[in-house]
Amino acid sequence: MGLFLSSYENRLDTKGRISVPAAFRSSLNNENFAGVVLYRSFTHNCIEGVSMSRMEKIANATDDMNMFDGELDDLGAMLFADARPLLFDVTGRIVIPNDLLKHANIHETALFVGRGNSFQIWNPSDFEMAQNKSLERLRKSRPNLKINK
Amino acid sequence: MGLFLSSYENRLDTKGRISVPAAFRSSLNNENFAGVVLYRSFTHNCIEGVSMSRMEKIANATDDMNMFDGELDDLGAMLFADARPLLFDVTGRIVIPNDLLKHANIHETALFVGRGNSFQIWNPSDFEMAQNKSLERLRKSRPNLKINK
DNA sequence: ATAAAAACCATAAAATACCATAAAAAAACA
DNA sequence: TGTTTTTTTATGGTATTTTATGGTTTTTAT
Repeated sequence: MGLFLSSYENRLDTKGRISVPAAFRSSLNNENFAGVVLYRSFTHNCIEGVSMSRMEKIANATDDMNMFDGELDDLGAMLFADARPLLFDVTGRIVIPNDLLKHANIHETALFVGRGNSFQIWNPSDFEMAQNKSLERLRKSRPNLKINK
Repeated sequence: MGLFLSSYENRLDTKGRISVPAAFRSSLNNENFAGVVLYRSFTHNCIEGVSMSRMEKIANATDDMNMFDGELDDLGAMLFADARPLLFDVTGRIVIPNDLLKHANIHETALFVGRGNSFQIWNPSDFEMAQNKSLERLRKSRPNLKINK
């Protein structure tokens, strides 16, 4: 499964259509579902995007765990209930539902932001502000990510 | 995975294309992606280069974690949003995006500098200055690198 | 019948593939 | 070891394809 990398700013047209960046589409396209799954971010005012196969993985991961685990139950309730499967049109566009647009404060343009195994859709200026805050926090905490093992 | 060693100075053409040194290409080529991932260095005015498989490792490291971990969230935000996957053309060239060139102050020529598991791309004269400063600091601090474990 | 959604058609700009060549490096050979 | 031949690499220019975006028509649901 290809990663979602880099950022792309695209326009919404009068009918609410927007192109999903071609670089992201290839990571999303899957034999049984030519599209993307979107849901409202739990932590930011933006939209989260994943492939259908990743949703299936999440479903399996929550499945393996304790059936009576209340936390996971909450997570499932939020995630799956909120998730919207959206098909591409022939040119690779989707129509983002209005409540998602509202949650992310998106109007004329939207920024698709790579996040590795997922991506986000932001109001471009909101994203810039959030990025600056992230950078500030990182400069203070100096995180230590161990990549090998 | 082969290491990135030595330095090579190459020219940019009018369209922004530049050859990735052949010695580096063999370390980058990967079964699903014949290219390189570039992003702006967090600490210097240069460009960082890594293989796609290294990015995948980082993605998996961030993936296992808690969905609500703030620090990892910040790190992912910075890294994946800025990372540019760039495919080689048949002769092993890439087109470096303009914002990256600007960040590294690169114009006609660029210096590819090996860094072991990654490499950097510099404005040649900027690199020389940075090297001199590094050397000065090393002479003062005399750090101790532990190689085994 | 009317509104909403989906399918279809068109196009400029940007990205990428293709072709060609000189310089440099490596290999073969005397 | 020095010389010739072959291969690889870096670099330049042109042609083709892809992408994002806009508009129109057809279908579906109410």
